[in-house]
Amino acid sequence: MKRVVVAEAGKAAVKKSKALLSEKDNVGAIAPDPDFSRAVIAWQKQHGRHALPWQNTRDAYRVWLSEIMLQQTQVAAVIPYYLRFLESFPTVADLAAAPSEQVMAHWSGLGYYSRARNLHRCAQIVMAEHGGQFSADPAVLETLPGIGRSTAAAISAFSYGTRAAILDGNVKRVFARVFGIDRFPGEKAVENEMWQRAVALLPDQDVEAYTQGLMDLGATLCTRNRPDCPRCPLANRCVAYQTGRTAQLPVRKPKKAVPERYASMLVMVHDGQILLEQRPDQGIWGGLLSLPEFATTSLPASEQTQDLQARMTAFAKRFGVPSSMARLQDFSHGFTHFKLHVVPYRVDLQKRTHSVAQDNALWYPVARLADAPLPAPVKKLLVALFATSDLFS
DNA sequence: CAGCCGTGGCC
DNA sequence: TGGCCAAGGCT
Repeated sequence: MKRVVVAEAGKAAVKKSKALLSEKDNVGAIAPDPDFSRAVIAWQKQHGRHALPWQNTRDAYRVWLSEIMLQQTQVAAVIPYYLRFLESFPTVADLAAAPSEQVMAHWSGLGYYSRARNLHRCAQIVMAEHGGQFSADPAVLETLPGIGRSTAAAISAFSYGTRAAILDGNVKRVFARVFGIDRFPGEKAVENEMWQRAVALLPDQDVEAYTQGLMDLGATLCTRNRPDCPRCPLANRCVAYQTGRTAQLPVRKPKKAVPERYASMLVMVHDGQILLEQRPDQGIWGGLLSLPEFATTSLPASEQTQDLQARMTAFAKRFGVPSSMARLQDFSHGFTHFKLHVVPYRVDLQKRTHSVAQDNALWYPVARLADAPLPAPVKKLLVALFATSDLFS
């Protein structure tokens, strides 16, 4: 059995006091059940996934990179990003040494951009303070930015075989069904109980296959809708299956109305370049480039354009002499907690009065937009707008 | 601790 | 088409 002794925890600066086997997990409250892990492990070895790009390696850098990218993100979306990332940054040293803009550009389109900033910071900390090595101890990993309890456990299990429990969306769904947990898993008490189960059910060996098996079960059989229960190795003990409640479990998140926000964006064009602004690290699309943007208070369709056009013209005049302004096709973009409606305007400049960066703004070549660190909807708008011939208007 | 933080696929 | 959700972590 490979079990890494938790000994170097005290060495790391304590990010938070959470421990991998915190006492409040109260493992004794839930009885161990070797049959559970045996079934998962046997199923994983025969029917699980074995050829994902980040599998069949013990390179903790690659495992870490994949685990960060996979946070709240599906496998199919991650794969092309992962391969491109690895090609440009083959080692943690390469990543740590790379300029921030290059890292953000590689992440552009994958979402949750704080992950990319934390990833970069983490690489630099690993180089500067951990000798370029990822620890096998999840308690140490958890002190690093972007790595929480579940991700730390996954990294250490896959890289070193450390016996540590994960609890991600897949595991929560499997647990909710197998054990018939009919309360919302987002509730703290419910999540604590699930952590207890996750720890209690850990096998003494084959932790990698077990951990991967839980994820594979949730991703391929125990899916959100239309789970394939007849093929499931836990079907004979699954409360939801046995009682016909797979469609009701896990309990849905109680929904709230999401607020609507409105904005106009400015596409300023001159000499084959457009003006982009660096967004602050905090807030939506943090750390990315984007179009200059103006919050408005009403529906785009009924927006009284006079005041808005005056604001945009004033903005444009700081950078040059406008020759024309045209309203473009509006679009909407949904976030977790609000919905954004955008009306873009194109302003062509006949003359540019500032050729260098100012106010966190820069002129960006239209021809390079496809590789720019832009939010997905903005990149989509710009690529479509300049896909035709007028690259140099 | 509850709010915040993206995007693409699915039905 | 639009609402829902996915390999969470941070503040």
